[in-house]
Amino acid sequence: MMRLSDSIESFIKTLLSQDETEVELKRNELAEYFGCAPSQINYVLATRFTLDDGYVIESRRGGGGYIRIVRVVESGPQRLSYLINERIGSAITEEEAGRLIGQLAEQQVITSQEADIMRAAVSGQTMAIPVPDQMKDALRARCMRNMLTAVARQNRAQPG
Amino acid sequence: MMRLSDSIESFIKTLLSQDETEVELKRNELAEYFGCAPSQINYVLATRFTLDDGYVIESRRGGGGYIRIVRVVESGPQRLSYLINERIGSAITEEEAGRLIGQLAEQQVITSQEADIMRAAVSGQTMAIPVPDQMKDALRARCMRNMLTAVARQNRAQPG
DNA sequence: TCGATTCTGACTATCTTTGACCAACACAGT
DNA sequence: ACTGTGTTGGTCAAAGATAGTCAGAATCGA
Repeated sequence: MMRLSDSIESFIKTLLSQDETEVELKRNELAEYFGCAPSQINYVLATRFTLDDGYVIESRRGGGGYIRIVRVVESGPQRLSYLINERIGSAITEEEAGRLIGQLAEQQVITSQEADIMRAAVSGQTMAIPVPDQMKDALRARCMRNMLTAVARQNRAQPG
Repeated sequence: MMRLSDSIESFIKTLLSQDETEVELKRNELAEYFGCAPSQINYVLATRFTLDDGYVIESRRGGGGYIRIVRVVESGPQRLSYLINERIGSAITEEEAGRLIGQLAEQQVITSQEADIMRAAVSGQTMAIPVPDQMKDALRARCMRNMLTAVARQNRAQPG
């Protein structure tokens, strides 16, 4: 018998394959549909719809809340998971970040204006806080990762 | 199923988009129109029409009372200069930064993609370091200023 | 059997909506 | 002018509506 998580996973992927690059759902409704605890939905999202898998999750609480799952492009030399895991990792210097940004601009993954903004974001001037350089490099890595995720988020994967 | 607040927000924005820079309304009438508590109107104004969002609210009680919503109209360079030199200051929260960024995107000073990148850069996830919130807000302020300065430079380089 | 994976439930965080009570303003009567 | 009354809008705290987290129980697979 198929696992619950697998059922939920394929259910969501079916929704996503129907010509849609994103799908919005209600956590409680989905949980009720599958007769499981709402937190089960979070488990599925956390284990099968990660960034490395090529998905970005957005959500909102409160009345009219939702969970949105967006499928992003996850192939080619500028693959997100590659950039984040291999190129950026848990820490990155300003120089390395600058090179990476330059390459992305050159490959036209981002515009030169976006590149300027990203360089400004991770510049030494921004990171002027009294913590070890190590921590600044970790901070810069998270900043880069989040910005690249935003770029990927704009770059939807076509179904198929 | 749209949120009531969202409906009210878009209703007001529709009124404002018709070449109008300001709109005047009666709180009780609007509340009755949407079948909600009058204070719901205040909630919408407080959460979606703040100064950082680019709106000024004026109102008057008593007979003939009203609520006036004025959209701030400033040129891109003016707005950037104000944000960089006055509004951001030495510290800014994620929420405040998000509003400023959203406003710039709406005024087409930056693209929505650039807005997404900037939001990612100053997100709480980026700022996940073991320092007081105060310091994160200061870091965020420097990041914002640097990014906006980059945008201002671009505008100066090729206006239009 | 044992570690990894899956699932659940209690508790938490966030966003929205409402209602009771408060404050300000206009106007009519004095 | 002064005061009383009705007409607005403002505030705030509580209730309602969602989603998130995390530790531990249950289950699976080697």
